[in-house]
Amino acid sequence: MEKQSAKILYVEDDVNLGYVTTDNLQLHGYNTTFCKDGKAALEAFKKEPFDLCILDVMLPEMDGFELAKAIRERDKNVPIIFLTAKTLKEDKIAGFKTGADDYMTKPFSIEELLMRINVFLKRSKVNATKEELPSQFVVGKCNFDFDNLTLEVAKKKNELTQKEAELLRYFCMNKNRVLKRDEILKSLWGDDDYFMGRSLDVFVSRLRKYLKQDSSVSIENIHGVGFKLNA
Amino acid sequence: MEKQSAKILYVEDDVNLGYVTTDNLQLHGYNTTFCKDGKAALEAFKKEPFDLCILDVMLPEMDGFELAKAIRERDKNVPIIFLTAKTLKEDKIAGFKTGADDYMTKPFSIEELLMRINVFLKRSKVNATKEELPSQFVVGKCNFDFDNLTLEVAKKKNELTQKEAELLRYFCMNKNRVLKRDEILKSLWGDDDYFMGRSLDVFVSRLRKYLKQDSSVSIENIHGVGFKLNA
DNA sequence: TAAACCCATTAACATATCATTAACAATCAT
DNA sequence: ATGATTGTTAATGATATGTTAATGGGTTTA
Repeated sequence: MEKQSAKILYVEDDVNLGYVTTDNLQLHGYNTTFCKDGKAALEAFKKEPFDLCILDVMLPEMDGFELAKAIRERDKNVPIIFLTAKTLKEDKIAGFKTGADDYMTKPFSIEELLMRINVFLKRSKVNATKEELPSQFVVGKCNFDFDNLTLEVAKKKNELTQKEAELLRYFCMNKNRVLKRDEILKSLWGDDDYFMGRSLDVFVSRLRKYLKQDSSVSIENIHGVGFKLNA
Repeated sequence: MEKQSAKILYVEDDVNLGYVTTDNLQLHGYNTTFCKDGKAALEAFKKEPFDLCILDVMLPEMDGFELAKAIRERDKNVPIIFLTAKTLKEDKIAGFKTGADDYMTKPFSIEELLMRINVFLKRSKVNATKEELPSQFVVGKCNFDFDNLTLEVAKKKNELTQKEAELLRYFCMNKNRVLKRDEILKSLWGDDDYFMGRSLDVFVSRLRKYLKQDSSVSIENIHGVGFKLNA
């Protein structure tokens, strides 16, 4: 298996430090994109996926905390490391609360940064379902195209939203198996609280509405446990 | 749907700090095992698995680095966090090289520690759902699938509730052994009073109803003591 | 810049499930 | 016998789920 070099998004408004660090990262084999402000970083993130983000906190346009939140909304798994001069306990806590994975304070040693980068890349590689997930599914008499967000049930084409499609794909990949609520929520919502649970119920309700024309398919509730797609 | 609290191994030779921190961890819902030296910690780790380790570096008997290596040999995934007074860059690098995931320096804030613990538990939980735990039991002519809550008796599929399944699993894991009422109640109900006892009787009655098609299996009452699953 | 739109979330209320509790019968120990 | 324990079924009520509509943030369109 060819080892693709990891893509890192690095945001730092001190350009001197920024260039030095970027050089160092590239020297160590990381494909590094360097941005000088939060807005540019978010644009870069929207364009292409990254394997890891290193963010300064004090940034022009959009601060690092806001940026981290925006990144988390789009990708709940990508590791985020703060790298900042703000050493206060409160700042650290705030940083972690945005969904960050690590918080380093300046001045820092490049070796330590490399070590910490390595920790998270290693851990996310374990998960790496980077292998392309299937896009076409046939369930009962339904045709579901994940990439095109379409679900054909009894000749009728339905357009799904991204989240509806993600949930349906999760069911399709695990049909006829009991899926626990918290597993579903961890996988698709990234966390598990009361309101996310209710949100899941709403989505299940919508999927059932699409599927009700096909009597050979149903999403069954397992009380107190989760759901099962019967097909 | 009871969620199992994460088990943490915490090693610290300063007992005062150790007790305070252990208290704090337990207060936040972590099942914490506290050891005063490296040797004891390794013994504890050999006995039972942990979800996360927090290690001091300077320890009697066996230092934290050695301990980390020994733990890594047995489990290459469990998150390891160093928590130490050694602030030198070289020490940090050495720490990460043992396979550690994080390195915090004293003095530390408990909030930050909790945040960092949370980072790694959340990430390893995603992995955890991937490995399929065996949940299939064969008793007499019955097939019991705990995860899917199904019990097949003489070609007939029964759907169990979560609690029915938990009780049946408990019997299956201890078949042909007398189980005391209070043991069962402690394990599955978490406590033992009169009404829980009656509840247990109701569940035993239901399981017997499912199993009565299979004459090779029976749940026998041991008067005044408890029950035994004969198979 | 505002208006319109999309869509996930939250709220609100309706309904269903299932562990518990109750009630009574059967069995056991002494 | 008779009080305690267990077996069984049904009633109860807390909690989980089903469903539709309101909300509001973010994005696109006018």
